[in-house]
Amino acid sequence: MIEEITNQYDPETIEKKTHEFWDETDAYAKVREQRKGAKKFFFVDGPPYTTGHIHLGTAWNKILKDSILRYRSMNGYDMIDRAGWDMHGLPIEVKVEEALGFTSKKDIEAYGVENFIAKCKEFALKQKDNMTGQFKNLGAWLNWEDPYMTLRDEYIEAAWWTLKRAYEKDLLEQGKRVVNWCPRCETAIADSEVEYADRTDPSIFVKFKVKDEEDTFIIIWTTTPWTIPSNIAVAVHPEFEYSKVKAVASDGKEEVLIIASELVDNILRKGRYADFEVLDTMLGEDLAGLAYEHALADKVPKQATIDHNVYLANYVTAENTGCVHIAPGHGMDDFDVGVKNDLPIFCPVGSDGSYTEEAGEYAGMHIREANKVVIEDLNERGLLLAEFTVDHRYGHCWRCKTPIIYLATEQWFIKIGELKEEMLSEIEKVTWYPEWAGSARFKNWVEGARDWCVSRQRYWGIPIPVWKCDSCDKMHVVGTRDELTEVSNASEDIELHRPYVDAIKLDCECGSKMSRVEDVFDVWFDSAVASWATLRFPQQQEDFDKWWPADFIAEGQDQTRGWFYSQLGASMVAFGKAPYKSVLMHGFTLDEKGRKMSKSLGNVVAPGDVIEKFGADTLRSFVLSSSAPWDDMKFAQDELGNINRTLNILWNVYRFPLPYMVLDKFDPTKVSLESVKPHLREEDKWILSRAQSLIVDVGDAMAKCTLHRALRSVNQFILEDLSRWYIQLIRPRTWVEADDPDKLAVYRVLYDVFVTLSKIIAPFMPHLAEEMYQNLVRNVDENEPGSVHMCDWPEVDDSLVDTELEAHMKLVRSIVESASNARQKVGRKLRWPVSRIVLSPVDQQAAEAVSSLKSVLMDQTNSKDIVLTGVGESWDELGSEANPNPGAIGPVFKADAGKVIAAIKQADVKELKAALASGDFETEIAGGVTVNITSEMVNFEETVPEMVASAESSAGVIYVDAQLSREIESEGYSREVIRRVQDMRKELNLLVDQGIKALIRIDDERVLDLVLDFEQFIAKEVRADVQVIALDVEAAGDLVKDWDVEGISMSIGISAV
RNA sequence: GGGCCCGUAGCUUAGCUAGGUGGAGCGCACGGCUGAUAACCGUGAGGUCCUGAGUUCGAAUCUCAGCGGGCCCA
Repeated sequence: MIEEITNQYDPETIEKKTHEFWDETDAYAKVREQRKGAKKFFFVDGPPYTTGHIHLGTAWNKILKDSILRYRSMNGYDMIDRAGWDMHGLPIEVKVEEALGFTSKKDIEAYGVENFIAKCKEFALKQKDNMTGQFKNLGAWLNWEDPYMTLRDEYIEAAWWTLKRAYEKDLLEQGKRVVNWCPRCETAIADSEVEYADRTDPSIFVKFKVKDEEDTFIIIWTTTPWTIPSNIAVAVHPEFEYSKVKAVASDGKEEVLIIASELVDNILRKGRYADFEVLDTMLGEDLAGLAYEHALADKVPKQATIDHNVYLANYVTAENTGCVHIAPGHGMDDFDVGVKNDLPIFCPVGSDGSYTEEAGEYAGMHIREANKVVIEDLNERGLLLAEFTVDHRYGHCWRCKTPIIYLATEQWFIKIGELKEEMLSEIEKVTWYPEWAGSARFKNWVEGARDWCVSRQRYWGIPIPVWKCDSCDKMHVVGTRDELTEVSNASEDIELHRPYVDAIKLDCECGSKMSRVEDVFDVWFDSAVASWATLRFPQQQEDFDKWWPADFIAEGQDQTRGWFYSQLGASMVAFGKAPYKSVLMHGFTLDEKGRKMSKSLGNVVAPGDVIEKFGADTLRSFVLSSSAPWDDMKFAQDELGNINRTLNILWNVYRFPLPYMVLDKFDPTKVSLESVKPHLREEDKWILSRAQSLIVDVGDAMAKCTLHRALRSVNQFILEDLSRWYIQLIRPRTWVEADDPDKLAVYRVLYDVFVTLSKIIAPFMPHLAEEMYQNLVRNVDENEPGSVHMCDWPEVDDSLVDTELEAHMKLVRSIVESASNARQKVGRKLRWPVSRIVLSPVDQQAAEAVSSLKSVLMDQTNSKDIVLTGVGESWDELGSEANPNPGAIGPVFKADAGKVIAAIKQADVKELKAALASGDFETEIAGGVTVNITSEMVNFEETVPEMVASAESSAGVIYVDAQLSREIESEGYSREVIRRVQDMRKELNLLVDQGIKALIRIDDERVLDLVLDFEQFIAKEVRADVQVIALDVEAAGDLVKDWDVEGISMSIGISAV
């Protein structure tokens, strides 16, 4: 049987109970099991990095996914939804290093790689468990039991297999490239791992001495003085104009400088020259080949052996000096210039950021200390034209925040360049939510993508499965564990991490041994293979053939360059097509001021705190409804309270009829909707229709991934349709005792609406939905599905849809609101009936709405009658007032104007109006003169009768007639009495069917007389078995109170009997 | 500096695709209801629709330029 529920919406209890219920009944597994064999839906979870705690953004992410998956499941999909975990990489290495007090790779080597990666693994697994609990608290249903983890050997095989494909397709390349390098972590890092932040650096202008020309210099600018020892060339733009300038220093010394013409003034001012004269101008292309001397050749012997010249490059901009310092070992553009012109790639900096022996006298010095030394050295040599500092955005290692440097190193690359065209055409085949996420943003990113550097010089990652011969350089790429054991003596149960695989040597054809290259994969390569790794490919082919590619993925906008990209790249390598069919890109979470949430701003909101305060369903409803998924979401605390309130209202609405249903032993299995159909009132049909419309609206929204619209429709339904309207309409019907078919009809309608609603909210507020469903459905019929999440998504019942009725009800609601407005104007509260409400309908539909829903209207406006005028006609009891228009009267009648105005005011309005409608009006003014009044001299205004107020509604103008009569006064005062007694019953906490004795003294004879007309009615309403209402009775009882009712004093005493 | 997105009442937002008198909720003020009651409902005040130009009879909506915020890149 249906049970009564708690007074207050208590999410903590509900959610705890629901989680226990899900656990005990193994609900998740059953839900998935039940759909086995149905139409397939393959979802791939973007693996969060195992940091140990979830934040609002990851919570939003999982809530979106969960809602969509629950909705899919209810719509009959068989799905794969393994949760995923990204568990390798630098962030965890850095954490472990911190815990162990390490500062460099040497510490790790000393500690032992085996020990180190064991710590990393332990850490990652522990954090995964912590986070799983946090995600579960959100009510997120993914396959948490059997997640994919990037650290598992089977996952590693998926990555190996993919790299082997790249090798076979000649898309794998080893080569020297300039990469972002973290000198602390001593590894290359991906473009996507570079975090830009403001930083102050030197800004220096340096003179490079031109060979064979006396006192002539070409001027360059740099913010990285430490790269000057590695300078190989200078680049100029071929089409810019450059000037040779004779510059005079303040001490009179003269020199010749080469600078882009438009920058001459600026540079000479910076160099504090006293005077200058332009000697010559030329195009950049004329400078090509110009030879100069390295500024520090005396300190870096290697430089003395290299030729230094000017080269042309189109990327040079007309900023600073227009001449760009080129160090091919330390810049991407520099490197390109170097390769193009066959320059030496000179890189005398080691992995830890210290100069190597090649740097001559700088050897051993760390580049961070080198800036000031180099500046000093340049200054000593008279080659420093000017020195400043600059505040600019500079790249930092995303984990340890060390400023990155660029180093030319040997790395492994995937040749994205060769795949780009195919990638772009695949993007178009994917469905993007929103559309521009793919067609604009992602496309744009892929168009600019470079070859993908997949190697890292670290420990905790998937080892790159490339073995190279120690002597002949022959290469072997291993694709699976089986292959590894075949080609080597590796044991079957070898763990595929460092250092274990490092120990494996392969035999080379040349008779020598092959060793693994020491690198591990960029972690982005790990997650890139998730869509097939989650299907346990390559260990098994069957699921891959059946399910791949993914039907759907959903991640934040930052993943455009991240997971959307890495997956597409890896998939093109492996299978030549996109690994996903549809992608939802969601926004970022911002604080209430619209700033991003970050630890440094201290504005981070922890999902756990929100759940503690408001519950997971409130958090879910909030993040889903507050903005479109792809817009950034401002996290406003007030709005959370608002959503919580909406859920509380739903709780109250759901709770409202339960005591009556329980009292009446209402059994929905015995009272079908069909059986109550003859007794359905218009409002019952209306709410049933509205519920059907809600199913349609939510379904439409889900089809477009506009979850915010789905939630807003739900909230609207709860607040407007259920709470503010339907419940108000049907309240009196539920109080009827006895077996009333009218009451039974309400029960059945409410029941159906609640059951439907529990299914509609199930994807979004899974706990509350379950709670309602268990009570309403499972308590009644054990044969129904065990969980609301096992139910099918409600189907629209066309026989219940009545759009005309919905439109009519809308108009009626508007009339009721306006009546309320008019009552306020005329000072008549709702408790007091009014004799009638008059509506002048704007159209036929409004008139029909009123006649078909007249009882609803009378009820809600507390009106004895509803009167309709003809469509577009005004009410015939309206008066009219003639207002003279002095502006028109004055110029015509001059001195008599005052008399004319008086005459108009005195005239019979109807007569005046009729006359002016067809022509002029003649009348006599004081003094006996007859005057001619024209229509522009009079404005007519409608007047409403005494005690009538009007208001506009969307159905037309309404008039509330609030004139009192004896009956109305009697009822009004009686209701005042009833309300007070009810209030006192409440105060005594009496049960609703508890009888009482009521003694009521009214200190006004007239009012007493009025109230006595309703004596029986009052006794019935307040369940008074004994009741005395009189002038002289002493109000006594368990509770006695004095009241002031509209200025009349009353004293009421009640007791339970 | 570039690409994409966002900017509407004190706050959160609808309306923008398809141009025609800007709607809600919260908060505030006033009022109502009192068998959902530590709940609920009504009314009111409150808008340079970020700014400026353009297209148009007409622009929150379309175009361009700028400003501010976000993501990404340089």
